Amino acid sequence: MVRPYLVTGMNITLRQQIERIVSLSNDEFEWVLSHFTEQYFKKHQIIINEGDYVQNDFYVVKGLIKSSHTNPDGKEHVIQFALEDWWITDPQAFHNQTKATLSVNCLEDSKVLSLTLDNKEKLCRELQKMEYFFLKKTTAGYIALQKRILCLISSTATERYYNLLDQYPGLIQRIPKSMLASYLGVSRETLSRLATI
Amino acid sequence: MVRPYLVTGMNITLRQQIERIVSLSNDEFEWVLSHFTEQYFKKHQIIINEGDYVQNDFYVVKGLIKSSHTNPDGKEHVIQFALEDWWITDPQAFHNQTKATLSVNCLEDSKVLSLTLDNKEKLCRELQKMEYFFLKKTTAGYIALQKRILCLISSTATERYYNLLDQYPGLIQRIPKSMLASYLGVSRETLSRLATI
DNA sequence: TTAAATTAGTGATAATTGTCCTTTATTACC
DNA sequence: GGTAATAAAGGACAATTATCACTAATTTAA
Repeated sequence: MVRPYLVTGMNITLRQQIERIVSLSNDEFEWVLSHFTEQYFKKHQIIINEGDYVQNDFYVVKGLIKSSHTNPDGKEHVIQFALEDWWITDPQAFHNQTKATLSVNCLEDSKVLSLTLDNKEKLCRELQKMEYFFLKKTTAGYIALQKRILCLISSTATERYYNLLDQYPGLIQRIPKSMLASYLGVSRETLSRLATI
Repeated sequence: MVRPYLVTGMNITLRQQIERIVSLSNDEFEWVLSHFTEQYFKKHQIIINEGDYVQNDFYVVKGLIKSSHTNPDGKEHVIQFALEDWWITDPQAFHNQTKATLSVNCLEDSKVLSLTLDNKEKLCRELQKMEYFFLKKTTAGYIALQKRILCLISSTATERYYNLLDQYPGLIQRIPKSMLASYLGVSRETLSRLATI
């Protein structure tokens, strides 16, 4: 059964992301897509609370979502921002089916495609190309995190800020500077002073 | 063809690591192992130089290896230490077959099992369990790096140091404190003062 | 075995960053 | 449309960390 409006329509970006790594027939993509659930969230809506069990990994179709950890004295530290075409969840809680240590919430009204762990494993088992795709994506993510670590241990706050602006020029218009500061590991006051240099 | 001395002998840890995730018959493990090359390196030996093409991912059988980046003014920043039963390489250069931006060298005489990218992809293609294994390992690595990032953006130097000692109590006996400092993103003088508290 | 290199600790000082505070501007929402 | 909430900037000061310099102990290697 082919549903061309889906293939050529609104989930084109997910298909493109997958096809940058492996090629899929229309039927294969339809089958892949059938393992996802479409969900809509409002700005400020909390998708995952620290302590929750985590049912899904989220592919962002539209909107902006962040993951963060809040320490005992109430300070929030941003782990990740996810714009369109990114994935986000609490990966530890999701993959090990344990309680979340991160919270995930929306900075804008968002549309996502949700994938349960069971469905992810089913995709991998039954279509090896999908396992290859996830391996490549996860490896790319690992490399990106190593770069962020190098930046954190080797660069000044100013360098880290301009590095972020370079990498994601669109981000600064959509995210409050206090959250960029949190992502960079500096106080919002310090970032405010850096940004005026 | 079964070679029991290998199965029960010196590469037992690699088999155990794989079998924590998927189970293998003796023949399967022999076949997997045949894709690796045994190599020996001396202390201070450079395995990968920045600028090199990277042929291998290295599984450490014995010894201690580090990866690091040296910035233009000559300061070295440690990305990773790899003890026995860990993997190490420049992952970006290895997976994309581009020039290394990290250098990899030995802190102790080391024995490794080297895996080329072609052989890794062959393992994944021909024995899906191995692709599942690499996906699980890479996912676990991703989660570990997210934790290190959270530590870097949310903890003081003192907290990061004691956190490292907690996680890897054996490390401090084998690694100069100047390198632990580099890994933690503080100067060796600062670490020296923290450690005496 | 001895000289050279590496490692570690510490003082003095400068630079960076955090914290607390107030003010102003902007945005969200009844 | 008006009030509340959020966001941003910056002053004043404290805390943290880096840098440079020097010494001592330990390890390495010819």
